[in-house]
Amino acid sequence: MTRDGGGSATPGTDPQQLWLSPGQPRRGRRPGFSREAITAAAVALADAEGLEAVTMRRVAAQVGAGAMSLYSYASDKETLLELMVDHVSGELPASAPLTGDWRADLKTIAHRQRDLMLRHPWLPAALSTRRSLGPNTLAFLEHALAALRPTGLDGAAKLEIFAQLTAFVAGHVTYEITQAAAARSPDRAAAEARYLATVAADGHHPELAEALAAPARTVTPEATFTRFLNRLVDGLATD
Amino acid sequence: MTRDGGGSATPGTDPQQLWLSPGQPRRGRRPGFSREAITAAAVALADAEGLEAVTMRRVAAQVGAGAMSLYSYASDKETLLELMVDHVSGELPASAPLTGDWRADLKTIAHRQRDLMLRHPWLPAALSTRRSLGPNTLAFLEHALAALRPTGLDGAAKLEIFAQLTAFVAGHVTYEITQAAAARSPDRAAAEARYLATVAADGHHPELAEALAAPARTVTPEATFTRFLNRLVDGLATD
DNA sequence: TCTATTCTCGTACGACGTACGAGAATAGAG
DNA sequence: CTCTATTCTCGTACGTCGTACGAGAATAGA
Repeated sequence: MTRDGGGSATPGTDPQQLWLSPGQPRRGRRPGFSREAITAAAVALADAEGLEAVTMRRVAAQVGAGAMSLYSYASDKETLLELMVDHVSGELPASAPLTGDWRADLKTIAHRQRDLMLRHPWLPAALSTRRSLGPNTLAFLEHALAALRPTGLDGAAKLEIFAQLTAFVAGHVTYEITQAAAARSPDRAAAEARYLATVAADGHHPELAEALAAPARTVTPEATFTRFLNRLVDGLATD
Repeated sequence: MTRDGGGSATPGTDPQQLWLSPGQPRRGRRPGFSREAITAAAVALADAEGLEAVTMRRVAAQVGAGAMSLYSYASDKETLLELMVDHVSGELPASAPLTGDWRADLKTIAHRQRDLMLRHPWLPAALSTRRSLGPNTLAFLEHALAALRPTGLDGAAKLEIFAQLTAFVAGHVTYEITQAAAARSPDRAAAEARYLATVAADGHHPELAEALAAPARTVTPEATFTRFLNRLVDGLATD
């Protein structure tokens, strides 16, 4: 029997067993590691080498454990990924003061999410398939809901807005990262540009041709993000 | 030597070799399968059982080939996934008439993307890590750029808007699918609701408590999507 | 000291992506 | 026709993954 309590049908999906406090099983051999340390090691690994580097064996090695020991702390790899998401969500300031101007507060929140995702580039991908209901995630959700209180919207609407905002930020950061990666590997970018130029030259893609012919702009990604974010948030009416 | 021409450093990332027309290598044994058929089989598999069911062995079996035969048609699994993305993008009407009202046209485009993603629920996840530069994808991009012509924005701005719109739709569909899945497995949903109620009852999450206490609304996902889409698109100024 | 409990982790299994290379099929050259 | 170069097919095999299993080590209460 593992610490998470086995027996759930599909693994990694029972919030009770994962997040609820463990009580005190003060008996038997003392744990040699900790969920915290394991999660932190997994996060460090993902930060350094990407999500695909996060394997049970490598995380275990990083922490000085045998691979199978991890299963005493996370019943699953999926569970470990949820722990990672909640872990980094702890970096988000969840009790910062609110201005009362919900649009401004929402923009601040989005900027913090973006900063977090830039610090942990694997996070957008991890979030796209998964969501955490851990304490840090819920604390930040609570914060966002509080920011939305002045809108007077009902709960479901507020939850939707937060989900959409998060998805928007994740999408933008993914785009940012792609652009930055292209800038860092000029060979591939050049090959791609050459290919697109070929396509555009066939006459069937005039708009594409024109878009590619335009000189590269010198706007910072930050500014672009802010512009899109402002548009999105300002467009949110309280109808 | 495979049909794609080997030798590229990192696999699955050289658009030239993937999408450019193969010329005519009329010599040697005739191909027993086709890229089209293989891609279609992979898409069918993903539609039926999700992206994780798409393995080289299973796709090959589906098409009556040995696993290794696929590598004559796609040098990589990653390449096969790109082929899948472009394949389903072919379902998007890329030469539908435009009204000249770019906001309306953009909304139509987004609705079509949503329909596509609902038909192929694996698509948002596939797009989040990947992007295709295949003919169908580029045709639809061309269409979107044409729709944005009346804005007078420069090429980079139009490309960004399209990327953001796609990310927005993908985010929303992911959310929709999650909600629908929760509705289909009431056990898990109930367990989650119970857990959240527990958390909300601790007094530290008043906003969450209130949001969860609200009665479930009866708005269709479609209507929610339209509302968010309108807000986003109407918020897009041409500054 | 004994026993129940808890954690550790070596071994092993099945599934994955795919390198390798032997064989089958085809087209042009002689 | 034969010969050869080329192309496609796919069985075998390797390394890596997640993780089931279970034997052993450590601990707490009886």
